[in-house]
Amino acid sequence: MKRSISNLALRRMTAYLAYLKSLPEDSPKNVSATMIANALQLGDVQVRKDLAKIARPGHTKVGRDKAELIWDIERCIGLDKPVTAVLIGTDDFLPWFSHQCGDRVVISARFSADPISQGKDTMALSELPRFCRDHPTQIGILNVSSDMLYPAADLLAESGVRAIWNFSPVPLESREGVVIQNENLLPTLGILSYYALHPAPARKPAED
Amino acid sequence: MKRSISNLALRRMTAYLAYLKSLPEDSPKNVSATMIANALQLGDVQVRKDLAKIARPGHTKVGRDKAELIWDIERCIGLDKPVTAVLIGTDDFLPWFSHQCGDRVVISARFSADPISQGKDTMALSELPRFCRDHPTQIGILNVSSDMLYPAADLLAESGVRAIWNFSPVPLESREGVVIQNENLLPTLGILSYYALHPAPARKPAED
DNA sequence: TAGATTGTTAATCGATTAACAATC
DNA sequence: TAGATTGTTAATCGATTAACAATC
Repeated sequence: MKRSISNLALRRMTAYLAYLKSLPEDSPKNVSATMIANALQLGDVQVRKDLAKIARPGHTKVGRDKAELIWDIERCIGLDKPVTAVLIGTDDFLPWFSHQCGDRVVISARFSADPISQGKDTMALSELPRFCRDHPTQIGILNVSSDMLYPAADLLAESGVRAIWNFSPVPLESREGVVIQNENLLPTLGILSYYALHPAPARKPAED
Repeated sequence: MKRSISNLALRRMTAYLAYLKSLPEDSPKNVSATMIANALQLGDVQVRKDLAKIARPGHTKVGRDKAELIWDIERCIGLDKPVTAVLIGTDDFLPWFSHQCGDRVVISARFSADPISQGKDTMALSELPRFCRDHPTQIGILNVSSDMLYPAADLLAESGVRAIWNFSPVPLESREGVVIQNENLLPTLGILSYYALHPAPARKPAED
């Protein structure tokens, strides 16, 4: 039974990737798990285990080739080329989104259920299935009101999109065969508010 | 030794809160842990344990009074009144942020290191300590470039702000005595990209 | 060689779930 | 009463960490 990768591990992978890419051009050619672990405040064994799962083996006393490791991680999680996406709903998060994701995500079309916002650059929701048939779409990005959330998610699933990134204020519950990530600020606000209210814990209160 | 609440539990608390608030006015006066658990796809024992930690005891065969439970949760995590915050940096995430947080967060001032963007509604970073002395500030919201990240975080800490919400593209590593939450899209993109690439797992691939 | 690194196997830790007793 | 609920104690599960052997 092929061992799969946990979401926690996947999150760390992207952290490794971002760290490796942030290293200057003239930094040493090789990197060790210990170096990565120290930079990211993680355990070295954990980093080693993560890397062993998805990258080619390291070399004793040498570590891994930085460029090769970047390549291995990107290939594994599919970030070696831009991710294709469609957006359903409001684009108010888009400036910040682009600021964060840069050219890793290409939003190839925008859809809306609201006839008023439909126009040259926004299509009617009913056109989604046809569009996805013609254009390979990896991720559906949602930013809709609560009454449109499940209809929009269902339509994405029917159109063959199996990964949903939900920026709507209401979280989307999990559905069979579809991976969902909710970009919901309330839980995080709750954590920060809680610690702002209650005297700070002595030892690291977890950074989640 | 007073048992503290884990971040995972805190996240669930806000989910309970959002769910309870989403119930229609004319819904039953009482709610049970089982009902909440079913609505949020969680285990009923887990919900019961969470609620036992922070809310007044429930009543056998009756559950809890909905309004009282909302009140208890809000009081515990400090969301019974708006959270006060300052913003350092770019406000490109603000439309979406306001859309999500509504009136739960009040951003009382905006600061910038960039003299060009300073003006009527944006103060110089050097004014931050004085501002925080005069205005109680629970959370510092960051959205700055990587070179300004640690200076800004340090300045917040010096100004007595012990909770940081980081919307910058680069994550902030944990610091003694300060709670940090990074609003970083890359890890989530990684998860979605991974599952879009690899055939969907048979059973729920976790929703994080 | 000594030391920095790899990777693996066993132990620990924390969070979730199962089993159960109590009660209105 | 039976059943829906509460809460608690014990078991399970998964992820992290510790200990160790191997190697250049």
